[in-house]
Order: sequence, then structure tokens, then C-alpha cells
Amino acid sequence: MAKFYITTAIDYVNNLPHLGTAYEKIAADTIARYKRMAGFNTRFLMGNDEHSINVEKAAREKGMEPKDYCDQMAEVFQAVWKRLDISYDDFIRTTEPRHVRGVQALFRAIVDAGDVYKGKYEGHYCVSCERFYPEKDLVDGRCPIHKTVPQWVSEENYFFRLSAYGPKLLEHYRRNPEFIVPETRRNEIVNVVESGLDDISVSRASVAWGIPLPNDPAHTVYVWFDALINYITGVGYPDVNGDFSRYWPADLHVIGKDITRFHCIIWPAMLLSAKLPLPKTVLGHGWVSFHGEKLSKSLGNIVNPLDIVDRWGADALRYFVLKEVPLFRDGDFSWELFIDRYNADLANDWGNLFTRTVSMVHRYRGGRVAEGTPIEDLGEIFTSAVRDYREVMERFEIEKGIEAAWSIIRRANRLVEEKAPWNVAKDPSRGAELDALLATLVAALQHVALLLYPVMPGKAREVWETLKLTPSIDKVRLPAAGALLPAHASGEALGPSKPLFPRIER
RNA sequence: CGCGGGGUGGAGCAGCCUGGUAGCUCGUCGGGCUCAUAACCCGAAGGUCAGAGGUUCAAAUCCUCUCCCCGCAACCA
Repeated sequence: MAKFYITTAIDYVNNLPHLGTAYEKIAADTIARYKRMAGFNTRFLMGNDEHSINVEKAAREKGMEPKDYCDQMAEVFQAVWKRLDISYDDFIRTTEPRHVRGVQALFRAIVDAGDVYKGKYEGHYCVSCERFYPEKDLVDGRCPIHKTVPQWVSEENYFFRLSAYGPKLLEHYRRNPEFIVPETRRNEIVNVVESGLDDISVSRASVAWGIPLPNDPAHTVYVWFDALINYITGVGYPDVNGDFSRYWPADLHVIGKDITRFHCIIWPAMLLSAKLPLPKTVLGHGWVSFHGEKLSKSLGNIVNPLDIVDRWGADALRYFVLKEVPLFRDGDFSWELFIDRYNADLANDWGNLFTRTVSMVHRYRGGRVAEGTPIEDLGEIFTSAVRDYREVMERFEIEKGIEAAWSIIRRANRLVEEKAPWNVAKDPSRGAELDALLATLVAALQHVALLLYPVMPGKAREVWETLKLTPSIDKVRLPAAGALLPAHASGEALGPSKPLFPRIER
């Protein structure tokens, strides 16, 4: 069985999860669920990034030890992901021994390859910004933000010979066009690499909250270097047997577009140095804004995804962001848009098809569905929807996958009008006709539920269970090309008809 | 010359790579139906595709220039 190893960025624990981070996990989860449904042995890794001076500071501000603080945040993060129905297989924390061990092993491998040297890291350091500024970015010798004179700081650091990997990286991009998607991100990275790479500092002598260097315990590993390695320690590295041999290289790193440089330049260079295979694809997704404005702490518009989940459910949130914010572009969340999409698509289209169908089966047939193949062109609609769905989902175009499901919903709603079952039901001699129609509508609901399961697992399961279908939806595979799902055959009466998505009244 | 994204009927978007009657969703207006969450179905109005120039038999689509909006460079995916 083919495998699929997917990861998201691990999150800094100095902030709570917000709509943007939730978006990334929802998208990755949908891809992971799709891959499982398509028959891949799927491994889905998420986690928290717990080192760095910022985390230590956040902990101290709360009067906590960094480790205790991280433990607490790990609980909080995972509770949020559970509420969003994120089906990760493993959750890695960078303070775990398995990660620390792996980071040290990888660092050692890079040292052994001759790619680490000791140098001096120095520059203008603004204490307020907690960062170094190159000479050219200073305004009249002052920090451009705080207008203060920065300190001249000089520190001994270890450096990674990133500059040596430019040509190899470019060669890799050229031979593997799918390494960076979408294309605009790829062009951006190629530009950066072509204009030349500098070696990067990979250790800090002044930061205690981190992983000690194996070759010099007085230093800790720079937090980015540390964080990236989670993708391999999450599958057991440095033990190269077991999960590592099964899952590495990763098939997909889902990350935000701002950190593509780390994932497309530094990370592959590290792997090349350690002589490990490179991930297949890095997907730099866009941003979701809120009422037209970037999510920002200083603007105070950080949205807690649980606020939406509490009111309208995880599935509605998942649907909205996946439909309105295509992975390869930016998109906006606003309450108006959310309510419009919810009512028009979920309540009126899908929800209504569900209620009216189940209700008719009860009203006209006491809840029993007859055996039968789809009438009219519905069978073809189902198979072509599945085919289109597969095609676009393989390219991670989830919004188009949703469209494929809707092609069935729209056709089925139209079929009801065309056939007017309320008239057919009045004529006892047309019983077979009515049976075939209802069976077709039930089959439509069944196919829609399966296609939407990766996007809205909760509601898809609810439909599946109301239709009394077996086995449970998470065990069902996508039908082969041209095939239909086996029809409802349990003989059992359907569950009650109740609104899937109650309309939101404004 | 810092980097990048975008400007298409009232709103939000697709189409642009691989030129050839401008498409989708919502909204508006008119009609139909009654199984259903006042939901569903049909039809209509509404766009000189930011602007200018160029290539071409033909440009939203390719090339050049201009204008405008947004993001990154600074907490934040």
C-alpha cells in the first residue's frame, strides 16, 4: 500500500491558536483524510515548537517554568485541534527526548559532513525588537521601529555552510517542479537562491532554553534549526529503521507562505548535508484575513476559532475556510460571508436535499429504501463527480473538490423538481417509479457524504448514519473509476429527518 | 529600482500558463412547485474584463508602460 506522510508547521507556544493557524490544520487534515479514503497508508504529524527565548519569556511573565508552561500549552493546543476534528496521528513537542535526541544526531551528521564552523555573530542589536539589524536598515544609526540606538553585540556562534548548497538546491528545484507549490512561491524561492545564499548562524550561546549542541554544550541549537527537524524526529529519526524507513521522505509539508524560505532552502540544505532524502512537496498556503484586515495581535483582531465552533460547529468553519480560502491564494473571513455561505450552501443546498429526501422516504415508504440503480443521468453524475474530485484533490485544490460534490447536490435537487415525487406518490400504479427515484436520491446523499467527509467529517458521518449505511464512513474507500458505491442494502429503516445545518436567522 | 499578490456585471470569485461567442456563487426582478430548514426549480436584467499603446485575422488571455489596492520587510500562519 502506498504511503502518504503529511505535516503541518509546528506552532510557537507563545500565542494561542487563532483562525490562521486553524486554517492550516484544517487544510492539512482534509488532505490527510482524503488520502486515507483514497487508500494511502497515511501518517499525519503536527506539534508544538517549544524552545526559543520568546517562549521562555512568555513563561516567566506568567511566573512559570518554561517546561510547565509548555506542558500547559500543549494541552490547550491539542484541545483546540480535537474540537476542530483534526485527525493527526502524532503530536510532537520539541522538548520531548525523542526530538532532542534526533536534533543532536542530525546536528552531528552535519558537523561530520564538514558543514559547521565556528564564527562570530555580531551586529546592531535592538533590545526592544530582540533582533539584529544590518547597517543598511538602521535609520540615522537607530532602530527603525524604536528609534533607539542599538547595542553592538558580538557573540561566538556556530554557522551552517548554507552558501555551499545554492547550486544543488537550484538543480533540485529544476528537476522536481512539484517541490514547491504554488508556482509563484517557487519562482520566489528560485530568485532568492539565484541571488546567492549566506551561511546562517545555527547556535546561540546566550539562550539556555534550547537543545545543547552535541559538540559544544555551552551553546543551544537555534530555534529554527531545531524546529525543522521535527519532521524526521516525528517518524523516529535517528532510528532509521521502523517508521522512518516507512514514511520518510515526507510527501507534503503544509506551511504558511511566510516560512517557505526555511522549508525550501534551509531545510533541504540540512537534509542534503546529512545525506537524507528531501521531502516531495512543500505547499506554501495563503493567509486568511478577517473583515479585510490581516490577523494581527496589535490590531487586536485575532479570532479564536473556538468562538466559531461553539456557535456554528466545526464542520461549518471547516467548510467556510476551505471553500473561501483556496490553499494557493489568500482569502477573507467575515461574519456576513460566513452566514451567507452557511445558509446558501450548507442549509439550503446540502441540508435541504438531505431533509427532503429522508422525509419523503419516511412519508411515502415508511423509511424503507428499495434496491435500485440510479435513474436518469445520475449514475454518470456520480462517477464523473468522483473522477473530478480525485483529480483536483490530488492537486490539493480542495475548493474544487467541494464543487464536485455540489454538482451532485444540484443535480439531485433538480431531479426532485423534474420528477415531482409528491404527484407520483398519489398514483399507486407508479410505485416502482417512486422507489427508483427515492433510491437515486439516497444514493446521491451517500456519494455526497463520502466526498465531503474529508472536509466535514462530523456532518458526513451524521448523514451516513441516518442512511444506515455500513461499514462506518471512515472505513469506506473512494469507488474505483467508473464505479458506484454499493447501495443502501441493510433493509433497515432510515433514521429521522432533521436539519443538518439549521438556518442562521439574521 | 527591495520582494510578492491583485484590479472581470451590486458583492465575492473563475477564466489568463496552452489567444477565438465573458462563466460561477450570492444579491435583485419575474415565474413555477409544495417533499423540504420561507428551503427547492426555471427564466430575466446587469460587465466596452483598471487605463494607454503594441503583436495578431482575432486579446480578459501575449508584450510594454501608467494608475490604484493589499501583503511581507516589525508581534502574527
